[in-house]
Amino acid sequence: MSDRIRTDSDAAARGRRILEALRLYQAADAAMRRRTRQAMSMSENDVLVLRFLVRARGEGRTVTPTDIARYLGISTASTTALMDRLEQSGHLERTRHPSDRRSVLVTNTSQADDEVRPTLDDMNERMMAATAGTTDADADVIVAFLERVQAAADEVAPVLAEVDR
Amino acid sequence: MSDRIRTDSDAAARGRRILEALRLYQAADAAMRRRTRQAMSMSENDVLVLRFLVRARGEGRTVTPTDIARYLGISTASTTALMDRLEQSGHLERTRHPSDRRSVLVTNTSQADDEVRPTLDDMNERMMAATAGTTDADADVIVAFLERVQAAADEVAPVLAEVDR
DNA sequence: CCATATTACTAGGTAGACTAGTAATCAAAC
DNA sequence: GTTTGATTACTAGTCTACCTAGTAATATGG
Repeated sequence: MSDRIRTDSDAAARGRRILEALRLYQAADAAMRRRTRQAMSMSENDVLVLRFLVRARGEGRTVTPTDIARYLGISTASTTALMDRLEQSGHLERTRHPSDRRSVLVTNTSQADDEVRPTLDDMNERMMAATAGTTDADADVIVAFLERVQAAADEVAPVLAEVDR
Repeated sequence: MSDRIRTDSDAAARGRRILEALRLYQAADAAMRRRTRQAMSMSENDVLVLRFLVRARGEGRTVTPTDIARYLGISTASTTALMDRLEQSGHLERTRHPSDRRSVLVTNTSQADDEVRPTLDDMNERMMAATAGTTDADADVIVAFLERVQAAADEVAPVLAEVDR
């Protein structure tokens, strides 16, 4: 009985310890995004779009305004305005879609690449460094946890999530 | 030599796997926040403030507008407007500070508690459930990773972070 | 006691999201 | 082959939530 209680409270303590670490990481990550955004004097979504474009090109994918709208979870109208801004500032280019004449292909300019890539690479490098030293078993533990906590987030307020966009 | 290369590429693969899981968790978490915010028809910061107030009361801490401004990283002027909104909607109350007559104490109403607590508790419960089944050793691995990746986030663009607010 | 800091606030401006509606184009059904 | 409905990107106008600048009241250190 005393053992049972002890075990439970230990599990709770472990949980709190882990969640606290997760919370701290999240705060640090949010702060990092704020710094980046501020340093480039761009809005959060602008930075996200440039990152999205750089990554998409790297993977050989094409991107349309609708893709961006879906990725950011904003309306296509707002996406038009966002793209206007980024085109104006020379970070982004619109070209005609090869097969669908209603549509447009969006790509980042080399200027955007030059501006975003260093930070992106730096970030990636540091993140990778943070994973260094983990064994396969460790990786399994970490990934399993992240998958569980991801599922948990997905499950929160699922009924209310039925609002369509 | 071949062993060395193999090990390196394995480490890279492990890193990618972990970071991918982290990325997916983050997306899920962002989506959850968006759902919550939308369901309560409040802005991100409004929700964060209510959570902050509920937590602060739970821990016996008092909160002033300046605390909120610092917590959110916004100006005190914006905080005034934010508090006006939340006071108007019956989620928040201002009372005089007992010792500093310039200042104000901010507390959430029981209505806010009723609205926020269920989601908060649900979230917390699911997150705790996600940590269940981890051993002490697992917890060590997870926490160590989170601390490393947090440190990584803190280190990104530290020079540019020197902009003061 | 006086100078400076701090606190919450007001006023006015702006950026970036929204909704509603449009023209062009596509795709599927008849 | 034509029509009908869906999709795409866009424009126009609105709204929300932030910002900066400046203020009155109060606190605090020299």
